[in-house]
Amino acid sequence: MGTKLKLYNTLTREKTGFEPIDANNVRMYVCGPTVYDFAHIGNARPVIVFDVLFRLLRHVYGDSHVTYVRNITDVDDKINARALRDFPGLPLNEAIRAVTEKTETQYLDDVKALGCLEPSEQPRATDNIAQMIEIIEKLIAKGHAYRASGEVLFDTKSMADYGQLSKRNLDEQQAGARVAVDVHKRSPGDFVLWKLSDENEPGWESPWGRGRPGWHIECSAMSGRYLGDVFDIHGGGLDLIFPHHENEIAQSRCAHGTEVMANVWMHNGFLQVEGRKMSKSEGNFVTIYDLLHTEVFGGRKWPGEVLRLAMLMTHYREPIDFSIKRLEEAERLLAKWPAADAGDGTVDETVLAALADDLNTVGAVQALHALAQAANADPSVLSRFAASAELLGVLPKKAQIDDAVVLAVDALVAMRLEMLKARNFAEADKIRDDLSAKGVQLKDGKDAATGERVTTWEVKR
RNA sequence: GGCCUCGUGGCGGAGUGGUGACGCAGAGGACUGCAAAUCCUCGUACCCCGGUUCAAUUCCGGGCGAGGCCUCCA
Repeated sequence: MGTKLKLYNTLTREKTGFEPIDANNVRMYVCGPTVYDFAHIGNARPVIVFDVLFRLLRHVYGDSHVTYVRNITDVDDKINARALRDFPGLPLNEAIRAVTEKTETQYLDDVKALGCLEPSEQPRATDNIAQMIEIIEKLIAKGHAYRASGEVLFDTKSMADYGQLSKRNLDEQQAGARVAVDVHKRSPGDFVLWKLSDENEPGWESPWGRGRPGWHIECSAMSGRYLGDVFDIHGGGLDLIFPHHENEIAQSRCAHGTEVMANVWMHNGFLQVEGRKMSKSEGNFVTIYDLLHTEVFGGRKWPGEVLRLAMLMTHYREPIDFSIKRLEEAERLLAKWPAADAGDGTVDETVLAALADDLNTVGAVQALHALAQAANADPSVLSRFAASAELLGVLPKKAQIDDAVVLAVDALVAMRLEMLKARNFAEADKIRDDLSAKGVQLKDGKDAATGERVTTWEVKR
């Protein structure tokens, strides 16, 4: 375990050496999707970024010594709205289930296509209501939460150092902002832990009546259940710093009486599309599904590997401009890289060092490209390339070809070489063109020693 | 209004107070019967305006532009 990771921590605004609480069980939590609609390409960024981190942690600490939890939030007022809109004929609960199941299945398909490993756990909010209620009860008992107007609210004033993550002082913050006129709140920054539901809303029985959880409590409940009161890494998008993560911290720390919730907080930067903010009104709102399966972006479909590599060509904390040009470059790179099986090669030091430095995927991709060139010239480098590419999850997979097809192509190649010897160029070129049309690319080279023409081939990707 | 990011050649991106990282694209060449692949060669870029300095892309100040947060948006 010679590799030393350095990670940028939003909590301290510094890049520091990573020390796991327990090297035998490194624990990471990443905020997953609220399943009410297709995931867009911006949603894909944290999924890919933290997948690379997951792979890196597994590499450093061992596959069985890392626990990665990514939740699925399946209770939310947006889901309710969507259920009523899309399934007006169904009873509410069935309509909600229809929305969440459909969206979750789609999300899992999308994420798989992007080459992401499955997290260790993918808990659903609705399976953790009891844990949420338990935390809320603790908060009330410890004087950090109060009931008002049918809601249970977190009392931000009860926490002396509220606002550490976002470096926000709520008193000053609210001055110029549009103040939510919630007279039942003791302070404007107080947030809902539990709210009562009417018969048109999903609800669970609780000590405070039939209701549903507030936005932040599900992550406190699920991270606590699967990773403990204090764990190593918590990740998500930049926009979650406030209020979501700030409030998670408040809930978890006050309920458990701990100094921190997670030691390292990591946040990925935002994404733009063709230089513009992605939004439905701009008409540049693009989902992962659209990119993979439709021709709305650049007039063609894009393979998941291309989307993934395009994403890793920029450091995770920098803003990224998602563009056609960028995807084309990623695709060209990938096409030049040799296909291989992961195997058990050694990961390249340069690639590993780059990743260990706060997930410098840019440097890693550059090193990988150099390695790919080297592997193309010298097959003995291939296993090192393969292992390194697999660490980033960008290893081109070997096409599965029947032995019979291989023999047939080899025979055609041999036939072509005979024709070339006879200077029968028309026939030889026809073979080349026919194979090309079938997706087989011939490559002529020269044997260094004899000067003889040597032809290799590969399946075009 | 408050707070905060980012701005390097066509594109992606390093980096530095004073010798033009690198990759992709592009151009030229070698090779080839022709292609493809491969190899070689080729780039005087640092948003603008001031200031500090012998010297600024790099430091300071002010602009401009893009973007984020300020209660549910990754």
